[in-house]
Amino acid sequence: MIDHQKMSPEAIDHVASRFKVLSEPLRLQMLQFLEKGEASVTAITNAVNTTQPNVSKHLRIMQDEGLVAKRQEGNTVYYRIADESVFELCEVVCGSLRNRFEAKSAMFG
Amino acid sequence: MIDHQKMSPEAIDHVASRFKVLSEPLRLQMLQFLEKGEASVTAITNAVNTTQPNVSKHLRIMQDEGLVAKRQEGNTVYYRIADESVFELCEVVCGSLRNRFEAKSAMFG
DNA sequence: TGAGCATATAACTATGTACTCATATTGTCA
DNA sequence: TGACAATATGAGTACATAGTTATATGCTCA
Repeated sequence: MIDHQKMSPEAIDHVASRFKVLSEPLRLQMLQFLEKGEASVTAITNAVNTTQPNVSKHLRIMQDEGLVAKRQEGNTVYYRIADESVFELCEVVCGSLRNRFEAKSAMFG
Repeated sequence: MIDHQKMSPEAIDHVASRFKVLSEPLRLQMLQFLEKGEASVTAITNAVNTTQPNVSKHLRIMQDEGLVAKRQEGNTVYYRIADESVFELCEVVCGSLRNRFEAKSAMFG
């Protein structure tokens, strides 16, 4: 049962923040890569074509939001998905975009 | 059946754009207000505490993304939700945030 | 046609943030 | 301990965008 009362401005801010973290293509790429399993910072860096400091920063942002978590082993830090709902979100968006583009392409027969 | 192959960078950009449009608290407020039914720009402006030009701009952004649609009657323009998936997205996020904060509060007994 | 209302747009400012480069930190191993 | 490897942080730049004010556009009605 979901209640549809008005959300407080504060709650809305939290929701908006979650969306903001997901609004960066590089972060989505990283999440998609991590979907296959945990990975070190270097592995992620090699997967997503940017610099290591940049990857570290994005990881921090996602960790602060609770989307990923880390585990240290010796010198290397392994990150993993901490909130599977991100994939559900992506799928809902993908479905919506499919509908949208199908509708658009249908306009041209 | 959902296939879990790697998304193209282009597809990822589209998904990120959708999340970006949803990452603004004011836009979420507007969507929540429109959930109750279509409304004129003035009505929306009165509902969300900002200026009319700002509301118009946000409406344009959401329309470009296919989230809302408009209908003109005389000199007033009525906007309505054009993509119900936004509410599904918000609910998934809310669920995730509830889990997160419950877990946090549980840390303190 | 002219006044007045509803909405959209333009110019501008301010702020946030992604990115890069340089460097600090922490751990391993010889 | 000293050199090296993996990750994190800081300073600085460039760019995108939310917001405001002023104004343009378009409709209605007297």
